[in-house]
Amino acid sequence: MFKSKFEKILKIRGLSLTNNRLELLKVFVNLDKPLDLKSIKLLMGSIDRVSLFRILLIFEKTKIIHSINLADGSKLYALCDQECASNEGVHEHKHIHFQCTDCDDVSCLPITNFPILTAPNYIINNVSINASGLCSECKNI
Amino acid sequence: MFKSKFEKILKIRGLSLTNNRLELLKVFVNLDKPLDLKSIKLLMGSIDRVSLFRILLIFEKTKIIHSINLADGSKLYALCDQECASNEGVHEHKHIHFQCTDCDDVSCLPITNFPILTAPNYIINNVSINASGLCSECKNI
DNA sequence: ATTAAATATGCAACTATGTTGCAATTATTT
DNA sequence: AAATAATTGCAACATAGTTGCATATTTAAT
Repeated sequence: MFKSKFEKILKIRGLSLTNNRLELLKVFVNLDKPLDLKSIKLLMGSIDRVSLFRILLIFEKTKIIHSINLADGSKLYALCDQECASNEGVHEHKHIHFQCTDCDDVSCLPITNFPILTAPNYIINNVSINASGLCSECKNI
Repeated sequence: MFKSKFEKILKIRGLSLTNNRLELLKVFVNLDKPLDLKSIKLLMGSIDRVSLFRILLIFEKTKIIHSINLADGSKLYALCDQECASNEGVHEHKHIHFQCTDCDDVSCLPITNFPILTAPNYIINNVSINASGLCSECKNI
């Protein structure tokens, strides 16, 4: 029996195959950019609110997606990359979420040297960085 | 006619003196640490929800306080320091909000060298950093 | 393929944050 | 002290998020 790549993604994580889950997964894979709840709802048609929240939750737990809380208070959901999925325990980012003030799109900054913070008398275990400005497309307009 | 320091803070910004505003201001000044809405409500007694939101809004606009959106999605309100209040236009932070994973308290990291980010093809105008770990008090316990 | 067990779904109801319009109250101005 | 301007509290609404429960769907076992 043939299995689509979507079905595989779910099966690998021990999740049962349901229409809602496949549909939501396709939304994330096909758009491949961070989405807010409103956009997800629009793209998902007539799914029940509660079911949607529950699937988002289980997708987060199984590291299919992760949520991003921007500095302006808005919340986005995005597919995990290899990095996200590989590390155990706490979901830790070594990338920086960037929002373009022109087109509003959120992406991950291609940064190699993640800054290391130190402060006297503090033990810093986790650093979360959000940036904004102009993305590569909008800066040339 | 004598004016308390609280009354002065409001008057300087052209805000009218009302019980609600004075009371909220005292909460912030006396506790002098970032507070979430739940704590503010508890400390404010029986103020109307809507009025509270409106005062928080006008306190933000006049830079008496600023709001902090942590990486975990929670939101805090905190008194502005000189830095916050002095710069024109956009409220920009050159400090880092730090949450202790032990006592949950949020404070500003005493950091002098705020990291400067660069990424090819991006124009980065604003950087917001949240960190967590152990604060100076909890690390010694 | 059918059935039983396990899981997912949708619904009702609830909590919390946040917003808007409006009438009544309180500050400020004259 | 009266008139004007601003603030307050209330009702009502919107969105995000949660819980319990009965129904429907998947999966596992026969």
